Amino acid sequence: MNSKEKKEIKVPMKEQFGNYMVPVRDALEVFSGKWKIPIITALSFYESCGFKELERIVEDITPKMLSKELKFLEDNLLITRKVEDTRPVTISYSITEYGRTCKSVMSELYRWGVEHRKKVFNIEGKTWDKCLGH
Amino acid sequence: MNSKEKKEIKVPMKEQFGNYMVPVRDALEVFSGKWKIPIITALSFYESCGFKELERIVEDITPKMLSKELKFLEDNLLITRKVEDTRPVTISYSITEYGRTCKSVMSELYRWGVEHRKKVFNIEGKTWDKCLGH
DNA sequence: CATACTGCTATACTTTTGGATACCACTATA
DNA sequence: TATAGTGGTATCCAAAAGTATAGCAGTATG
Repeated sequence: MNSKEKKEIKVPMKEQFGNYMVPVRDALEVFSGKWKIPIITALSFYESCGFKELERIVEDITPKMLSKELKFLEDNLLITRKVEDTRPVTISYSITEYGRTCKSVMSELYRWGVEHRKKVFNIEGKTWDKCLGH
Repeated sequence: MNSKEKKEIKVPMKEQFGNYMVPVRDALEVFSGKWKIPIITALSFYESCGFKELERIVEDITPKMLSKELKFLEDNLLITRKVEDTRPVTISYSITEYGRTCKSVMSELYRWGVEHRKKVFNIEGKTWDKCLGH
């Protein structure tokens, strides 16, 4: 129990790093999950999409998840929802300028992920094809 | 239904981007969740730790989660588990050289997360303190 | 007036994630 | 020989995340 007996005293993370995990968790909330990155990517590419359009672009997503994630992304100022004055009324979802800052994070995840596949599964080019659809 | 009628034809993500989500998901598997980043960070800082030591450093983690995540990180070549020839037997968990490549991803998540807090919660320095501890 | 398109919501699940608690074998120390 | 430290496992449970399926109001279009 005496500190003399311990060769090295290792303090808890918070003492060492403060609350560095708080912003990391904020970021993870935006980028983790099955659908947020695909939606952000779709809107980064297409500028503006309707709800049903997104349902088709982001394959296999259910309307419930799409609706939920769009609200989340809007709350986080990454996209906008605009009601267009057309008949019938259409909605256009677009990425914001701020939303485009996600690209650097997504690129880093992609880059690391590619290296990770090489390292862990020893996949370079050939076997890689297996992962494309099938 | 005719393509003439559509002003713009938006193709599904896979057609546009192939399987770019595969490595992104691989990366997210490593960096998402409540405990992986804290564990990686702890081992990046302390070089080598025992199980009970990690239980104290990574605050509030249960042995079940710690055990599970350590196995996962080992399977992903990010850490090593070495049985030391001591009495009693001790185990030393260490980060691998490869494991250190996680740093660039975690830094990017941190950097973006800090900006995101500023943007969304309008938090700069003062209110920030609220997030430290309690 | 039936059909189909838009932009969703509602309900009932299943799966995944993580937490709580107890406990185990082994070894050292007082 | 009781106590405490090491490195975990086992069991049960709650909450979160995601899926499946149905439906609805409004507006066209044939």
